[in-house]
Amino acid sequence: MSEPRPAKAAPDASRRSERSRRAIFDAALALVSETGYAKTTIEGIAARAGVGKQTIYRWWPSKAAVLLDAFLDLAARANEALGGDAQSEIPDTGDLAADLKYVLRATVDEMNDPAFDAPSRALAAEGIVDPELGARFTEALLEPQLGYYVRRIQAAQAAGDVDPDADPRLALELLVGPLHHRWLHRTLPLTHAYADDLVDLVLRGLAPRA
Amino acid sequence: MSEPRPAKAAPDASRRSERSRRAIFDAALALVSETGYAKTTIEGIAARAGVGKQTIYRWWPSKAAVLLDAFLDLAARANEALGGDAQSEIPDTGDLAADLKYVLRATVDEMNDPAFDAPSRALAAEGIVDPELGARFTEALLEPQLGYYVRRIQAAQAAGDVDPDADPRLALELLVGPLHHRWLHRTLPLTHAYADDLVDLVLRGLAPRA
Amino acid sequence: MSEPRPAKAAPDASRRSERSRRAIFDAALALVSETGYAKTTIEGIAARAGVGKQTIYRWWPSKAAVLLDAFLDLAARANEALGGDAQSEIPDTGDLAADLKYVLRATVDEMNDPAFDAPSRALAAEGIVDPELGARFTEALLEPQLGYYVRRIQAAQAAGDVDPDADPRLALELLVGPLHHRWLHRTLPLTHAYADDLVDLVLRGLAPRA
Amino acid sequence: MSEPRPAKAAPDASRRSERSRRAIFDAALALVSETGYAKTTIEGIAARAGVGKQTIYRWWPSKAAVLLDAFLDLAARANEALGGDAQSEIPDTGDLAADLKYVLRATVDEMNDPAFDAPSRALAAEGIVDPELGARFTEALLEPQLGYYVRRIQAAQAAGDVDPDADPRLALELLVGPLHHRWLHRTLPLTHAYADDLVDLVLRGLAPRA
DNA sequence: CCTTAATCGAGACGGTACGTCAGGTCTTTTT
DNA sequence: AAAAAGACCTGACGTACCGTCTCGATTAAGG
Repeated sequence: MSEPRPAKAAPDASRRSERSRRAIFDAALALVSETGYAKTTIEGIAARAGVGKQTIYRWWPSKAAVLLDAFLDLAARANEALGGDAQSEIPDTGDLAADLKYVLRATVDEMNDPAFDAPSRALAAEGIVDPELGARFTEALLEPQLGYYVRRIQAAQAAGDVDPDADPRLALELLVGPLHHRWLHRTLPLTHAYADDLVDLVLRGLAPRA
Repeated sequence: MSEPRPAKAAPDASRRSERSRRAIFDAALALVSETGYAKTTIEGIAARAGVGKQTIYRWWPSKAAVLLDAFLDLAARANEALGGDAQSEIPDTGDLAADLKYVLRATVDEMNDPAFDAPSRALAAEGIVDPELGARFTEALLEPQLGYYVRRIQAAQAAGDVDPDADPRLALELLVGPLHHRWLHRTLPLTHAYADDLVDLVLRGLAPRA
Repeated sequence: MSEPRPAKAAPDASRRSERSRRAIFDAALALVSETGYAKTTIEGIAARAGVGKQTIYRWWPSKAAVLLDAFLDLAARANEALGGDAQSEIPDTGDLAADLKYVLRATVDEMNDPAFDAPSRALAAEGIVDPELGARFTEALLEPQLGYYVRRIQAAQAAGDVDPDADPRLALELLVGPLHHRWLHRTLPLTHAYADDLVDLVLRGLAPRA
Repeated sequence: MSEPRPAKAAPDASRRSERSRRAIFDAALALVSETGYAKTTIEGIAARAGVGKQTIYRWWPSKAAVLLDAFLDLAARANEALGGDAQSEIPDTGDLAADLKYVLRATVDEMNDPAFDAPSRALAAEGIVDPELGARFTEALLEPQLGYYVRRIQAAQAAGDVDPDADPRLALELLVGPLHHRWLHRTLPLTHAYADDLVDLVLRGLAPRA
C-alpha cells in the first residue's frame, strides 16, 4: 500500500547536493525569463547550472516540475527575506474595500512585472494541460493565496461588513477570477483602476442585506 | 503595405485541396482528444490525415494554429448544424437572471465535456504562453462570446434591470472570470448550482441603485 | 516469407543522398585513423560529416557497419584507381614461390601502414565479437582475398608445382594464418623476410611427392 | 624509476579483500558468458558481485583488464585442479605428429566450448584494438602457450624428426596461425580432422631434408 | 481539351532535444 | 584504510520531431 510506484527506486535524498539544487533553480528561472518557457530545455538548464542532465532527471520528472519547485523556492525566499513567519496575510484595517484594493493592486503589479509574469504564465499554462502538475500548482501556489481572501472575507462577515450568508469562496472567485481572466487572455490592460472598480462592484453584491 | 512578409511566396489558395484540409482538422482534433495536446505532433497529424507534412506547413505556421483553425471549423460546423445564421446570441426572455443561468449552465456543461475540454484547454494554455496565438485565440474565439454578454447586459440596462452606470465589460468578467478560474485551475467542481449562485451574486451587485 | 524483420520499414534507397554517404565514409575513416576506433562515435562521425545522426542510423545499424562499408568503398575505389576490372588476382609468372612472396610482402606492407592498419584491426576485432558483422566482414573482405590464393594454388597444381592431393584451402591458411597471427597479436615484427620464410616453408610441405 | 604512474597513490594491496576479488571475477566471467562482452559493464559487474564500483576501479584500469585477470585466474585454478605444478607442457611420446594432434584437438575442443569461447574472443578482440591490453594478453596468455610448442619442436629437432634448420617459432605459427584464423573469422568449422590435416601438412614441410 | 504549373503524398535531410545508460570521480558511512 | 553505496558531471547512445528540401503523380486553371 505504501509503494505505488514500481519505478526506479527513489534516490537517497540525504545525499543530495544542495549546491546543484540551487544552481538548477537559478538556471531554470533565468532561462525562462530570458528566452521563454518553450525555448527552455532541460539540457539548457543543466548546462547553465553546470550540472549533469541526470541530476535533474534524478529529482524531477519534467521541466515543468523543475520550474514549479524553482518558483516555490523563489517565493519562499522572497517571503522569508521580506516579512517574517507566515506573512502575506491580507491586512485588516477595518476597511475591507481598502484592504482588498491594496492586495489586488499589488497583484496587478506582479502580473505586469515580467520577472513574475514569465514563469508564472508558463506554470499556469502547463498546469492547465497537465492535470498532475496542475494539482501541484494549485495546491502549492494558488490555494494558499486564496486562503488569505477567505479569511479576510470571513473577518469582514464577523465585523458585519459582508452579508453573513455569502459564500466566501464564491466571493473570492469574483475578485480573483476576473483578474486572472484579463491577465491570462490579455483581453484588456490590467490597471490599478481596474482593481478598484472590481472591488467596488463585488462589494456591492456582498453588502449585508437591508 | 499589403505584403508584410517578403518570405515564402504565398501559396495559391484557389488550388488548395479541401479534402486535405478536412482530413487535417479531423486528425488534429482526434489526436488532441486521444493523446493530449503535448503528445500531438505535426508528423502525427500528417500521418493520421494521410497527408504530406509540407501540406500542413504550407498553410499553417504551427501546431497550435492548426488546432485553432480546426477548433474554429468545428465550432462553425456545430453552429451551422444546430441553429441558423448568427445564432448563439444570449436569449432575451426579459428575465436576465434566467437567461444568464441558462448560458452559464451550458458553458459548464461544455467544460465538463471531454470533447470540448481537451482542445479547448490546449488552446487556452498555448495562448497564455504564446502571445501571438493568444491574440488570435482571443480575437477569434473569446471576444465574440464575450460580445454576447455585453449585448445582453446592455439590453438589461435599457430595460432598467441593471444599474445604467455599471460597466458591462466588467460585469461580464465577473460572470466569466470565476467560471474560467475554476475550469482552468480545477480548484472545485463546476456544477449548475455554481453557475446559478454566481449569477445571483453578480446580479446583486449590478442591481439599479435605489 | 519474404519479410522476416518486423522492423522499421526500410527507407527508400533511391532517394538516398550520395553526398552524405561519401561524407560519412570519409569522416568515419578519418576519425578511426586519427583517434582510434574506440574513441570514434557515431555522433562524431555525423558532426565531422556535417550530417544528421539520423542519416547514419537510417542506413546502418552500428558504428562497425558504417566502418565496414567505408572500408569496402575505400578498397573498391583503390582497386578502381589502380588496376582495371577484376584485378587483384595473384599474378601467375610460373614461379609460385615468387608470386606468393610478392603478394605476402604487399600484405605485410599494408599491415604496417597505419592508414590500413587502424580501420582494419577495428573491423577484425569487432567481427570477432559480433558474429553478424563478422559474417559480413568475412564474406565481403576476407573470402574474396582468400579466393585469389585458392585459384593460384590450383593453377600451380595444374602446372605440377604443387601436390595435386593437397587441399588448396588448407594450404592458403598456412600462408595467411601465421601472417594474421603475428599481425593481430603483435607477437613479432612483420617483415618481408618473414613473408619469404613463410612461403618457403609452406611450399616445402606442398611439394609434389616423389 | 619504480613508480611509472605518478597518479593515484597505489592502494595497499595487503588490505585487499580477497572476498571481493573472487566475487568480481565470478561476476565478470558470468556476465560475459551470459550477455556477451559488449553488454557487460563495470557497473553490472559491481552490482552482480555485490561490490562498490570503486573497488573495481581501485584495482583495475578497465573492463578488459578485469576480464583478463578473471580469465587468468580461471585458467590457473583449472590447471591447479587438473594437473599439478607447471603442467600443460605438450606431451612427448616420441611421436611428434601424434603429440601435436593431441594438443591441437584439445585446442579445437576449447574453441568450440562456449564457456571458453566467449571470454576468449572478447579478450582477443580487445587486445587487437588496445595495444596495451594486447601486450598483457600476449604476454600472460598467448606466449606461455606458444612456448610449449617451441620446446616440443626443439625436442623433435634434437630427436632428428624435424629439420634442424627450421625455425621453431615459424613452425609453431604454421600450426597455431591457421587454427586461430578459422576460429576468429569463423570461415570454416573447426574439427579434429582439420587439426590432423594441419599437423600432417605442416610436418611434411618440417621433415629433415634428404 | 490540353497543356502546364502548383499542390499533393511521401519521406530523406540537417538539426535539436529527448530521456537513458555507463564511465570514472568523489563523498559518506560502515566494517 | 578499504569497502559498499550511490550521487555527481560527463558524454554518447538511439529515438522522436522539427521545419526544409526534393521527388514523381495528380489535378485544376487558363490558354
